[in-house]
Amino acid sequence: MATILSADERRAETVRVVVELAAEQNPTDITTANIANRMGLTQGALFRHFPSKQAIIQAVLEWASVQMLSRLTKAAESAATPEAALQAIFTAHLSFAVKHPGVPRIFVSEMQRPEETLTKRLAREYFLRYRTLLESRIDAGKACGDFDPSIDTASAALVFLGTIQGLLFQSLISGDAKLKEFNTADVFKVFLQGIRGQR
Amino acid sequence: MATILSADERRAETVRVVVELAAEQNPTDITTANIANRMGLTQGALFRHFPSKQAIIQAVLEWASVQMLSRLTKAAESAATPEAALQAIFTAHLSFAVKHPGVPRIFVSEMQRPEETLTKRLAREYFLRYRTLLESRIDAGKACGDFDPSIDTASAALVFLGTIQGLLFQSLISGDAKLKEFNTADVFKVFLQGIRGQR
DNA sequence: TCCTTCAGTGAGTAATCAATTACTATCTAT
DNA sequence: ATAGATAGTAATTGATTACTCACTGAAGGA
Repeated sequence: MATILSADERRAETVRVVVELAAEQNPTDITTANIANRMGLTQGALFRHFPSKQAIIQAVLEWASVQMLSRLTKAAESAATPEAALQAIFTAHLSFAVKHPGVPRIFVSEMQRPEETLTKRLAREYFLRYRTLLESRIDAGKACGDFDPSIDTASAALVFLGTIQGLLFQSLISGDAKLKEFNTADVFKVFLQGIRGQR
Repeated sequence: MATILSADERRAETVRVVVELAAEQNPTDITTANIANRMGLTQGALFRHFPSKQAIIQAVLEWASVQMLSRLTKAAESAATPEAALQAIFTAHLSFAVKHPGVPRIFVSEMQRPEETLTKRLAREYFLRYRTLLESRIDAGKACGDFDPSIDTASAALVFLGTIQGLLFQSLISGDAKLKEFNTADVFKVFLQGIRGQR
């Protein structure tokens, strides 16, 4: 028999294990038997703590959203200038993705389904908050003359996100989840020059 | 009984239908019954023309790679300057994605699996050729003084790809596959400024 | 000490999936 | 016209899936 944990502890461990598994295999291929096995539990035990598999994924997305947004916000707030804030967000995002490679994979996986699921709504809310965080810094940079005022704020935020997604996607292709072969500083430089404009 | 087609025609139609289905549902959720049903066939009939489901996906990826690369190459070659070439590639990629929203979804879906599948190798080869095409134009732009020579070519290509992926991903989130609410010109402008540098 | 509570077990179920097969219908070359 | 080749059918298979449920065992309060 497995070690008995409280319901709260068990739920937290479930989330941890799903993130771990998502780093190793296609998130859509993760089964409840898979998760339970990794925890040293029987499959049925999972349903003592979650009403359905979707509820498990939902808990994972909630955990990931909170983790990401708190890290990104903290990174942004600890920076002195808008430019430094964007750099800090960029770095914080990538370091989280390197630490938990399964997380972006789960987000992508959930966004692929076209029906309006609860998990998709969660993912959407996460990206909305992320964009809002970015746009406030971009606008601040435009206001203080650091960034080109003629660029479209929403477009700049999208390029920022896309740049990170591009990095993560290419790392998926090359199997280099730790981003070792990528010069992330150079990549960020290209983005930064894009919003700085001619000065 | 369904209309009888030649094996070649049937294979081509299968590819067409899979791309169509991928626009409507999660690519991983597409079943052989699903595909056959859309074609007005019984499920078993598919296996007269493909040895396995993976072979079907493989045919789809091959078709998509050829379509994309020929369009992108043509776009690049019809442009007078490196900058115009990048603009043309950008536009050609997005218009193909708008016409066939299922294609980028299938690529993403296949890249999510970590095992070294044949389909993943195909997707990797596609991206390699794409990057090569981009890098030749970026280098040409640097050589003729249009682009900032201090930027890293590979990084610039990655930002280009990421910018497009970012656009498509956000359109996935908002359910706007036709990119109607996106100002793609402004997005491209941010990228372009990033590689132009101060002039 | 006993009793209540609750995490975990293990055997099950119904549904769904890709793939197989024995058979039938249709086309084409001679 | 007919035979051979080939495209499609219908039923089935075995594997896998999320989820259920009657039962077990352990911890803690009275």
